[in-house]
Amino acid sequence: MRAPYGLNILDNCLSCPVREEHLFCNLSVHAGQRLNDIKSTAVYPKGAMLFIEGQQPRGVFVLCAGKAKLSTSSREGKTIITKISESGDILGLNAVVSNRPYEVTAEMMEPGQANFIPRDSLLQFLKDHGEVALRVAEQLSRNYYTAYEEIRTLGLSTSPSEKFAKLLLSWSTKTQQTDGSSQVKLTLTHEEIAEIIGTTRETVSRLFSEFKKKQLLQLKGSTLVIRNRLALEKIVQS
Amino acid sequence: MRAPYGLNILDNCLSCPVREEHLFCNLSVHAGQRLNDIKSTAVYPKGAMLFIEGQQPRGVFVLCAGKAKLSTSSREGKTIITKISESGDILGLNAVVSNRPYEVTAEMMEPGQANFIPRDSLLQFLKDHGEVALRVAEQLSRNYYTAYEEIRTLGLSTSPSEKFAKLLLSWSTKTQQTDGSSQVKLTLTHEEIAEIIGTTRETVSRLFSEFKKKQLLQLKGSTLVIRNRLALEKIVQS
DNA sequence: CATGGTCCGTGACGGTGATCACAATGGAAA
DNA sequence: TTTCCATTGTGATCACCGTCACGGACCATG
Repeated sequence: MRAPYGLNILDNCLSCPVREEHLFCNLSVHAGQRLNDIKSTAVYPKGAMLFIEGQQPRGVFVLCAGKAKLSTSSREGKTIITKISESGDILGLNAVVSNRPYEVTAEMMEPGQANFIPRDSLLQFLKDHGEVALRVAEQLSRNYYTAYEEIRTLGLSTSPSEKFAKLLLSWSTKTQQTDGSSQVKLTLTHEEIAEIIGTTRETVSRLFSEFKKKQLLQLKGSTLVIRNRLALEKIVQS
Repeated sequence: MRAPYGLNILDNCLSCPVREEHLFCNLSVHAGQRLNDIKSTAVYPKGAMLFIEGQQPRGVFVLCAGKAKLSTSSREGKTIITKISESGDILGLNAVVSNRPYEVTAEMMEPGQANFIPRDSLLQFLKDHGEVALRVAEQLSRNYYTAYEEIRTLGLSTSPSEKFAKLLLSWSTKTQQTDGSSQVKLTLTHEEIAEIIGTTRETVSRLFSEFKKKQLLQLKGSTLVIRNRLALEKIVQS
């Protein structure tokens, strides 16, 4: 099998390395096999749109490799990024289940691969396998929690520095070392960070300067070092 | 049956006037009967807390009568109201399904009544009635959509006037007359409106003045008259 | 090496809305 | 009625951050 964009293609969900941890894992052999049959897989270049806000839902995408950003925009062009999805995540589930338009746009941030499950097949599958429907409900309520985190950040954290500190902390917890410090590979542009915390590119730039001066963070090339979690938590407070 | 707080108590879901339109409606006779058995009902005064943000979920509440406000707060006391729930709404569903703490506080805004369904009973019920689980998933994804509306309002609409116009429009559509105008009974304080659109009491006050001057709205006692939807939509834009 | 494009740093400026303060209003209860 | 408390109107002030502008850094490509 060819490997465009420098990727190895995974063609069988049953042996996918990420399947253990996520939604469609530990299914009965029968259900797993059926799921494997109704999915199709594809490889995407950087910048590819899996789906666009407002489109009628065609189906869900299971991200196998690569990162994708989920965003929503206003007519005037202002954009907020609501989530950076990683491999194993299911994209478009809400739209498919409720049969409403996709509420976000999903764009690949790097070359990757995703499985596609058409809407009708998925819904039929869920009807036939009731135990999975409850799993889906659980996943949806997890998504809901994430959305509420976002609401709290946007609505309760007033200042950009507070939101920036919050973002740094969320990165930091994912990669925490034994000594409390953490290193993060910085793949986002200032512009993208601004779209996450709801401010402007310039403000993010100034925040980096300010936080560097206050010893809250450190930059080694494109690696971000966070030492002082406590000080960050103090800024966040909420 | 006694009627505290001036309310008539509804003691049977099968004959509840609001059941037709909502989640647990049109169930099979068997399922409906079982649901009626596992629920208990209670009457609440104004200001009663059905549950509080951060508590472990005990169960869901089906609001039968009265309004409730859902809100989330930061430690410093800043509060945002995310939804005004009305009769028929299910409260606490996400927390119960995902077994995470309630993500909001639910407070009665006026005397009312709610049915309570304990967590364990509900989950068992959903397992036994797989067709209802998919319904629940649909409800959850509707909630998710509402949350995303909130995210868009908070993140994309920058100015208070934009958010205020958005709120007025949402009220207006619920009560639209044939001639396009609409009348809304204003039950919220400026403070509460401020907590909905994420600003301060004073700003809301000034917004009312400004919009009155611009002929966008009109106040007759506690009744709000909205005539000029188009002008409001122009302010919203997004 | 030159060129073009994206990304980043930083100064200057101005508008906006939060904050504080206080008066006015209005409704409920004694 | 009088009192009391919650709510509302509005002025003055000012920090903050969005916007504009420009220059420099970095990187790919020809």
